[in-house]
Amino acid sequence: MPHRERNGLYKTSSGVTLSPNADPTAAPAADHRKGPRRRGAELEKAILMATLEELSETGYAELTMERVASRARTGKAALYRRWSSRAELVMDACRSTGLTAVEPPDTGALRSDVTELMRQLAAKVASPLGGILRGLLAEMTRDSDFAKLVRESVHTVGPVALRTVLERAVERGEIQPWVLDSRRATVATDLLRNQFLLFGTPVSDDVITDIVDDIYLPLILHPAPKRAGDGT
Amino acid sequence: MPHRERNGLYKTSSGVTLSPNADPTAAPAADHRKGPRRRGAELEKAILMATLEELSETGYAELTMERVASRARTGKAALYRRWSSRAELVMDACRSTGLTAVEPPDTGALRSDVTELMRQLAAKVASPLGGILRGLLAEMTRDSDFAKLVRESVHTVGPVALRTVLERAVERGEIQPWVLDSRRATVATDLLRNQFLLFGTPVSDDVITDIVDDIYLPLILHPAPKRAGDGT
Amino acid sequence: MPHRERNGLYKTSSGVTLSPNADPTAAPAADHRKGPRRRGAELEKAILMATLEELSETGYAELTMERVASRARTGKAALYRRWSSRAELVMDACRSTGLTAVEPPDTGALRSDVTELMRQLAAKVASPLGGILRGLLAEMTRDSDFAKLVRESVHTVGPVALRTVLERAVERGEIQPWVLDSRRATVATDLLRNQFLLFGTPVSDDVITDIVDDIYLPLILHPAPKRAGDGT
Amino acid sequence: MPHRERNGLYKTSSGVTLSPNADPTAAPAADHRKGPRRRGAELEKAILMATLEELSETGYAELTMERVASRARTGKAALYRRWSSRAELVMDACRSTGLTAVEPPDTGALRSDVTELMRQLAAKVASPLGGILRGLLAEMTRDSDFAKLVRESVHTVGPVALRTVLERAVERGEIQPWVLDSRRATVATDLLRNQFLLFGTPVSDDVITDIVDDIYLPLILHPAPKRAGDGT
DNA sequence: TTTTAACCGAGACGGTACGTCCCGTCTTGGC
DNA sequence: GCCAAGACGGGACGTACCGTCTCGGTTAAAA
Repeated sequence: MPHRERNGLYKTSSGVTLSPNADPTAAPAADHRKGPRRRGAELEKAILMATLEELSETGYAELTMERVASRARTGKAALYRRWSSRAELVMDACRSTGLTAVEPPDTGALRSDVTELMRQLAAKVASPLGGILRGLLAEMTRDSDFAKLVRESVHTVGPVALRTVLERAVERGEIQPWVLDSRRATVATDLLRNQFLLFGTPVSDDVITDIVDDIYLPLILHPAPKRAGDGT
Repeated sequence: MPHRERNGLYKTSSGVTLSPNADPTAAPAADHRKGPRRRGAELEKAILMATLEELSETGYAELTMERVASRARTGKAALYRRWSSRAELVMDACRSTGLTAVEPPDTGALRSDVTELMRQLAAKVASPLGGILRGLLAEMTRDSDFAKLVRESVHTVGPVALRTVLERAVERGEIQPWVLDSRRATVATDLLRNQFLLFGTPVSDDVITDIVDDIYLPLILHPAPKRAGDGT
Repeated sequence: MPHRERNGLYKTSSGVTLSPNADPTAAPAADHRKGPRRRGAELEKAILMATLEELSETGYAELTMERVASRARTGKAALYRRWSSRAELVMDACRSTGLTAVEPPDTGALRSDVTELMRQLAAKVASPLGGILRGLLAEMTRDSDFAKLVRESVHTVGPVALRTVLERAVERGEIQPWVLDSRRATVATDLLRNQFLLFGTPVSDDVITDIVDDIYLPLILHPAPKRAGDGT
Repeated sequence: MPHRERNGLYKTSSGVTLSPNADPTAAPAADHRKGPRRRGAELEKAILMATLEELSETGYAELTMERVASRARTGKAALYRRWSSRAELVMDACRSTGLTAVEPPDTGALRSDVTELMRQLAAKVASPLGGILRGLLAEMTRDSDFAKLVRESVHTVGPVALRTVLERAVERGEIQPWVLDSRRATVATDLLRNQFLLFGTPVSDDVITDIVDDIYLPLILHPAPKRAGDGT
């Protein structure tokens, strides 16, 4: 009978030929089976690695649990045991690497610090991270716990480093302390994010300069009175 | 040879009963289609309607071509003939209604105009439109033509109305003309969009007031010199 | 991180309620599946049963994988995992029952044996099996492996039983042993098959008698010299 | 809007660019539009030609009305107006050519005549005609009118020529007249057909010789008494 | 040390949707 | 009128994944 490997229950391991590399002379090199079976943290790391590889090759939209499992040489159950969805797996994978980390620049001046930081962020989102970001934002509607997670992750990509930059500026006396906790503080990264989401990558240096010099710095350096208009 | 009436008129039906629905009062019993087969614009409208219904019931993420076709009582091919993907269909459906249209308010003062506009926009994205917006943004990476389309659609939701509001403010002398074409002009809607994407709906009035009074109006009413910092 | 119980036992369910149907008396309300998920041989049997039902209701030509899967309450993938085509599925279904089996008659005389056998075969092909046979023969061109399978199946419907009949006749001395392996041995079933394929069912008793008495028996009882003509 | 050619009703011919070869300098050679539109017999001939081409390229099983129409540069309606099904179209196409015609050989001796005829037939079914035959036989169950048509077509491929051969043999005195209308007359072609359907093509010369010398000629040259056995 | 229970790898399972092809009918212009 | 073209409503195709479940194996901790 063609096509079928009928013999009871499709048993792939018939006792004898169990090991895929039964031949002891064959190179077991590329195989993960270097002795004990992977568990816990080791397995988890392998999965996250596979996830990142898939992400960089096919992007967030085409990533499937099936391929990740296969690439990590494990079963889908091992994934679902740890992450309840594609989105959470991916988010975790991003965090596990320094993918989202940005080193706050320290050039000694606010303007150059901010500009440099924005350039770094622009470079980040031009990498596969950009598509991932889009995907995660799209799935935020799912449930509020997940939304919170994404928010915190995204908020880590820029604002945290930006705060460090601002704090140094406060120490230098360039800006006043209240700026730190005002809505104005994140305007630069907010606008950058908006620019990326609407216009895609790459974000040009001109745009960055524009945002920084024409909008951000005026807002935090020479703050106009908080209530500009006083009525309707 | 069966079936053929060669050298004749090939008439398969006897002249009178040719039209399946010659008499509109006749019983449409066995067939669910009341009139003639829908085509072109009529069919298209039915499909877009079905799309909107699906969108409001299950949202963008769960919308499938299969269900839309079924709801519109047509075949999937009729959809794919017109739109090459779910995203384009949905985008078209949104445009076909006034779903994305916003009436620019005209209260006689810039601040109240802007605030009112922002409230309208916030209400928009709190509707199913919010989820759709997320979905479309996520798929912008697909190809640049599609990205452009989305961009233009999204840019219509707020900025166009905002421009009208600003133009009236210029006429009233509240702001200076150059603001219209500066990056500052869209900061309000940009920040609102960012707020919605990061924190979801509903966007509270406090946030809107904050953006308008603390960021937007200062930027366009009492503009600081364009280059705030003078060097690195 | 939601969902994960890291550094623990990953237990998603609390030991007791693990099995979704631990108690057979419990209400299987929301689920249509009564017991555990079917697998292997059990599922296969259910599919073959569904196939036979479809065959008898709609015939080979109208049988679709879709309906078979639906009737067997499984997915199409479960079919394609086992059979690469409709034809192989159907062939297997036929074999799984005694559909193609014929009991060689034993009346004590060659002529009545053969006649009876031919009647049985004629009855077989008058059942749904007839249409199936046509369908399978038509698809034999596909590939030679499949062709071989069909050939063997078809060859089992008659010739095997016929051989038994002939062997008994040899023992009784009615015919000579060499007939068994000559082309003449299968002439009866060959002509019956041809009759069925060309003229359809039912094959009348007259035709059977004609074939047996006027062609088959003369050939094997009183064999003329092998080379009748002696030249061109 | 990408993908769509929206503009009313998908009108492909916008009045101006109607003619596919508007450029009068372009070679209209390969085009069928050499003036007036084809009608009646001319069109029919073109369709049958297209059918034959499709048959020889893809075979009966893969032939579709859609492709035939496209190849004949006409619409599907033109086909359905003339033939109610694929099978009838194909059958007609076969008849329209001499595809099924066999010239009865006339070598002066029965044995060589029959052998030669069998060889010709074997060659026929080794051509695309073989697959067509299988397909048509499979569809004979559809309705009895169609079955009759197929039967007559198939019966023309061999038996008619065979009869001519037999009649000449009667004239020469090689066989007796009653053979002509006996079931024995067609045994040769019946067995050949069976051989082809079961074992496919090509049918070897050995098989043909076997059938002719060991079965057919003995039956018609030295006929044994009609009733071999005398009762059960 | 021996059990024992969780975990691993693999992949079948029931299901949904995909995007394509073709069916046979129907409509629209143009000739 | 028929012809060419192709849209229409519908059904099935074979594939890809989904998230769950089952099946032998390890493998590490409990006894």
